[in-house]
This record gives sequence, structure tokens and C-alpha cells, in this order.
Amino acid sequence: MKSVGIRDVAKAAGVSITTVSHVLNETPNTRTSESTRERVRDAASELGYSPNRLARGLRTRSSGMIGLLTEDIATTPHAGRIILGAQEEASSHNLTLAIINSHVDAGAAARRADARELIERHADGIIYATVFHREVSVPVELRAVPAVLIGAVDVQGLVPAVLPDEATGAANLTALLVAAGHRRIGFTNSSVDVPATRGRLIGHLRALAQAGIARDDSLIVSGLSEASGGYAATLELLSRRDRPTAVFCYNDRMAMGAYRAAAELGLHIPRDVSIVGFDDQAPIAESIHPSLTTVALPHYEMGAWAVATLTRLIQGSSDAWYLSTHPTLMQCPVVERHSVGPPQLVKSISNSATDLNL
Amino acid sequence: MKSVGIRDVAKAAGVSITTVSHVLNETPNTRTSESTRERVRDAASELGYSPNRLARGLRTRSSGMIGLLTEDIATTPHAGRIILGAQEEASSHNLTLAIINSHVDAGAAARRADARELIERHADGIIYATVFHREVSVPVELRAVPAVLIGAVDVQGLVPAVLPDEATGAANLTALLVAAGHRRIGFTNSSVDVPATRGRLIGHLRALAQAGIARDDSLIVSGLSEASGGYAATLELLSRRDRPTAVFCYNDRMAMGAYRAAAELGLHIPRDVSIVGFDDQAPIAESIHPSLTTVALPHYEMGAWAVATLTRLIQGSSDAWYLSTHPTLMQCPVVERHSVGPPQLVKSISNSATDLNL
DNA sequence: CTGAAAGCGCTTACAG
DNA sequence: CTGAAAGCGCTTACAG
Repeated sequence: MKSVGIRDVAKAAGVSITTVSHVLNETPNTRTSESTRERVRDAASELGYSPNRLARGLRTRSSGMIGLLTEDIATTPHAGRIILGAQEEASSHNLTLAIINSHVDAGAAARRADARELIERHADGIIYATVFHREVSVPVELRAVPAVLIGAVDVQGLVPAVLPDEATGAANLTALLVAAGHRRIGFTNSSVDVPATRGRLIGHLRALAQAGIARDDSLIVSGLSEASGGYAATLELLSRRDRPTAVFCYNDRMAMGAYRAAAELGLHIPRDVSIVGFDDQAPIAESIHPSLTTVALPHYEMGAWAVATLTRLIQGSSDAWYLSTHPTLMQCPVVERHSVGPPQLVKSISNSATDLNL
Repeated sequence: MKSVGIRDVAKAAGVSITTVSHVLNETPNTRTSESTRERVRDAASELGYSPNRLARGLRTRSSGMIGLLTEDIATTPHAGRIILGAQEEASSHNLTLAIINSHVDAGAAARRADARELIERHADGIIYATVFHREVSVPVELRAVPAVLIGAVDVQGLVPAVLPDEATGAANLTALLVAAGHRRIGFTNSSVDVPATRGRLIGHLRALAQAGIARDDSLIVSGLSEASGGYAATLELLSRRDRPTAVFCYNDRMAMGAYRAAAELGLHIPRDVSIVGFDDQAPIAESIHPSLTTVALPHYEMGAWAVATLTRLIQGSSDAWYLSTHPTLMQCPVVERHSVGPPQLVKSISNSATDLNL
């Protein structure tokens, strides 16, 4: 199966390969008679010609490929959406997405080797995405090409980054709770100190302040960022005499545990207590009963932003410096479902059985 | 930043580029003195030379890239593991993985365009992965290159495929239930008819037969393959006078609903009823309480198999025909956690409250 | 054991 | 408005 090349099209159209190249690429500043153009296009489509990207890349020194370097991300549940956003944006720019994953603990050397591989293949740009929102020291290899970061910020401030705006997302979520009437809101935080932990708490506190609700640190309890941690923390919170009427869980997995704690205490969600999570993690948030009100992380959008920004950088946009020094924050939308209701009107005595007897 | 080429290495080592190419590629049937080889290697590493894959690809008519064509798969929770398996296997063969995703409903035309794009870039092989185990008609474009299918079987039997061995996985899971002492096992199936639905039921039935347990179709009830469907089906099953002592749910999401049904009936898992799922879907299976005994889908393995097989095909292996006509089945391992226990010893009266009074 | 040379399939000054 | 020719950076017969 001999593949058809530009030469075949030229011959069929009775023109030179130069002309074929010009008309097919619509080279600017090139005049070609309409009749020739038509002949060329007809010949090309008749022969089913499609240019060899390798040859073109060799000549133009650009591969039309962008590399996505991930750090264990393919194993996290969110990964798919980052990849999807990046891939679709890439397609729309006629770019191909190549993926390389290294394990988080593989170390800097592995990451540099991966970067090098992408460079050998003449990636036009590289996206570096980390599992958790954190600070990284970008491999020097990436200095050689346009690069952007997803979910991480470069300690040296040399490469543009997108980050989820956790604080605003959290603030909006808390505001929703406040709007429903809650004033005593528990917060079960993750005990590991990462930007997400800090950001979510900050947003929560900010919304409280804005609503004129006094900060009460006894309402903030932290634990493992898993269902088990959420269970323990929420159990503690809801067992108090003056238990909160709502609890904001650091993430959806913790919220799963919070549901169990509430059930064990005989508390009905959202009648007796409102629960909210963060991450909009599939399939938990939707599948749990009642379905969970939470905030979504903009993975798709960050993926798309990354390649959109990269294409600007590749085209030599002058935003580079500005972008590098000002991380882009992506909004995290609140997803309202069914785990929030108004607070109980009656002052509960410590146990919801009382309510049932009203 | 002028990048270093083979010419620079040749000059530095005082040899021809031919020689550089031979020593660096370790071309077979080529004698080069050890001293020359050493000089070349030193020069190459000193200059930080890495070959331009585009140029090499143009010359050798192979890009060293393999394409992964997915069908909405990046949006499914499992996707990451397929990509990861494929990517790691690709790395080990010095291949790069390019990903293109099309929406399931984008139609055949979109898929063909995607295949074409991969071919323009001279993908050495293409993997086509579908979201759900099903039959597909492979785009003709794929006939031009080695191709394999993940999770789907080609209606025309022309391309090799890997599929999860759902039946065996299900049989093993049911066998585990039987081993625990269960003889009345409910089965909540998905009401949509796909290979997975059929395979899981077949495996279940096979294990029952093997254990000498009479088939009782009243124990098989189907519904939506979501938590809500599992809830309804399980509620029905467990409300019967002679309720099953265990229920096998078509998937983990249905199992989530089953948990809720059991809780509502006051049935404790696994004391009063055992529940098992299928998919080992993160983060449900682990996070739910008690953690769910289920069977894992071999996504990583299928991804790795796909590229391993592709490399054999690319090298002209003669297995092609055999592989095309015999889909490869990948084992689905049972993952034991905490949702299975022995059946209740007492004959229940219809309501577990009775048990509590023993 | 080593090298000169052709050629992979394009794009792009440059000339006409 | 159109084309001849150089060249991107490699690999690979082929000759010596």
C-alpha cells in the first residue's frame, strides 16, 4: 500500500510540488489562480492525500505535538478530565497530545528523562501536571520549550500555572450554607498541610466573616482525608451537646464518612444536619444518598487552559512573563444537590430521637 | 539555543556521521573498533546529543509513536488505568503514546477522522479502546496499520482484542460466597443487555451449578446500573420472607444502593446479609463501610497488553491472524474486603429485628 | 573497520 | 502566477 505523497498530487494536478504545498497550506502572500487551486484540491482529495507530519515537522522544526507530563495523575480519579480537556483543546488547534506519566516517587531524575524524551520528539510545548496542588521545582529540561503547569506552582516563578481557586469555591459553598440559615458550621479538614487544605479553610473562614459569624475554632477538626477520617471527625462534632447544624467536609470521601457518622447517630441528612463536600468526585457525590452538594474542581478547564496558553506561548506571545508571575486561578463551581437543608428549628437536646417525638 | 545534531557529534569524535549512527544505534552486522565506539559515545554524551526522532522517523518510516483512540473513555473513572498501562508499556519499548478521544456519540465519521490524524503522524500502531465491552465495526482507516482493540470485539474478526473475563471473575466471586456458606444468593443485574451483563450472570450461574445449587430465577432481578437501581432491586430481594443471605450486585454502584437498602431494613452487613459488587471502582469499593468485596477489572493489564501486542505485530509477528480470531481474555481478580460473612444460622422471619432478640 | 552519498517528504526562500 | 532547488537530520545500501 504505497501512500500518496505531495509529488503524486503535483503530477495529477499538472503543477509543481511547490504549488501544491502553497495551495494546501494556504500560504500567506502567495497568489495562485483560482483554477489551479481548484485542480490541486481536487487532485488531493481524489487521491486521499494527507501530508506526512513527520516530514513537515522536520522541515518546519515543529512537531505539532504537545506533551503532557503527569505525575501519577493517571491513577487519580480526576486525571481523565484533565487529559480530556487538554486533548480536545489540542485537537481544535490541530495538535496531538502525547502523554507520559511518571510515578510521584520516581524522583527528579525520572522526570527529567521524561522531559527529555518529549524534547527529542520535538514537542512544541510541554504541560506538567501534578496530582496535588503543590509547589514544584520544574526540571531544567523544560526551559528549552514553552511549558505550563497544572495544579502546581513553580518555586522559581518561571513557568505559567493554573490552579483551582479553592478558597473562592469554599467560600461560595459556605455562603450557600449560610444562606440556608446555618450559623454553626463544623469543618472537618484534612490533617495534611497542602495548598488545598489551607485554601478551603481560608475560603470557609472568609465566608463566615463576611456573614458576620464569629469564628469558633472548636468547630474545626481535622483527620485523615478519607472516609474513615470524615467519619471520626464528624462523629465527634455531631456528638456534642451543641452540635453544628451543618458540616463542611474537606473532600467528598470525608463526606462519605460523615454520612455514616450521621446515620449512626440517627441523624437524617439534610433534615437534621446538612453535609457538604469538595471535589465533586465521581461516582461518590452523585451516587451517595442523599446526593451530595459539593464543589467541582475544574479539571477539564485546566487541561484546556494549559494547551490554549501553550499555543499562545508557542506563537511567541508576550504574555509569558506576566503569566509566569501570576498563576491563573480557575473557578470551582458549587454543585448543588440534596444534602443541604435549613437548620433544625428546635434546639436539639443531643439526640435526634427527641425530634421524632415532637 | 542551537541543538546538537549527529554532525556535531561526528565532528567532535573525528568520524563520519555514518559511524556515529552505527555506534549509537548499535546497528547489527556492523563492526566498529572499540576505540572509535568509545570516542563517539563520549562525544555524544558530552554534547548532550539526542537524535531527532522526526528525522529518524521520516527516514525509517516509523514514528516510534503509538496512538490510543478512545471513545469517551477519558471521562470514565477507569480510563486512567488503561492509559497508564499502555503508557508504561510504551515507555519500556521506547515508544510514545498519543491520545485522541472522541465522544461515543460523535459517530463513525469523527472516529475515522481521528484514525486518519494518527495515520498522518505515522503512528506505528493504533489501539482502539471503548468504554464498554461491546462489538464495534472498526474504521477502515485502521486496516492500514497494526491495530488492537481494548474492551471491544471487531464484528468482522479482523483485529485482535483483549477483553475482561467477566464470566470467570463472576464465577470466582460467587464461589467465594458459596464457600462462605451461602446458598440463596440474589443477583441484581443491570437491565441493559451488554456483554458485561451477560458474562457476569453466566459466571454466577456457572458457579452455582458447579456447587450443585439449583438455579432459581426469582432471585435474579434487574434494574438501572446505578446506586438507585441497586437500591430498588436489593430492597425488593431483601423484603421477601425467604430473603437471600447474600446479594451479588452487577457493579459497585449498584452495591452502594444495596447497602442503603440493607440499612433501611435494619440489616447489618455482613452479619445479616453479605453484599458483593463488581468493578472495584475507586473510591467507592474502598470507602464504603464496610469495605466492599468485589472483582477488579484488569484495566492496567489490558492497556499494557495492547501495546505489547502491538509491538509484536509491528515487528511482523505472525500471530496476527490467530490473535484476531481469538480474543484474549484477561483475568478479573476477586478483591476480598469486608462485606462478606457467613449466612445467618437462624431462619429469619422477615425482619432482622427478630435476630436482635435472640 | 569506515565513509560518501542518496533519499525519506515536505517547506520556503528565490528567481522568473 | 508558478517552479527548480536547497535543505531539515537522520539511516542505510554500497563501496572501499
